[in-house]
Amino acid sequence: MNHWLVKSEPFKYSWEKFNEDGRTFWDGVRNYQARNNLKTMKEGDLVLFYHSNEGKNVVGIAKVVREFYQDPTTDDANWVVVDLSPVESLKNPVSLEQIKAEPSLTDISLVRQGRLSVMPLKATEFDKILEMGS
DNA sequence: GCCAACGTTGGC
DNA sequence: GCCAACGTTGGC
Repeated sequence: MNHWLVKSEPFKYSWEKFNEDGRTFWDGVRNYQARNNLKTMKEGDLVLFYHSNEGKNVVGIAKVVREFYQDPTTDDANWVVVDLSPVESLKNPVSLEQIKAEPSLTDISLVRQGRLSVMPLKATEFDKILEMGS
């Protein structure tokens, strides 16, 4: 199983809204690297949900409930979405600051490649963030 | 609101 | 196919 982290700006699509919805398709990815990551996601993969801009913290865990398919918001065949459902909220959201301060997490894309909106995480990195958030 | 980082576009 | 110009993202 793979682990991922996705970003969303809270005013656009927040963790709270995601929980109200119970399920969503992850649209709006317009970057090839992020798109390739979406295509690699498998059903059941776990995904950390990060609030960018406002909050700047990892707020919860989601899982992939449907693998990639054509983005319904565009006719452009380049772009795909996956379906995600919330699993649980972190007791204590983990801030970007905490992540940067944690030596074992300084290599993750969230820190190294700030603009990427869908990125893979190693199982150890995923577990570390969960540990920091519990 | 500024600006750095970086991906994309388009002229040559 | 290179690279300058441009646009976007996201931290601060």
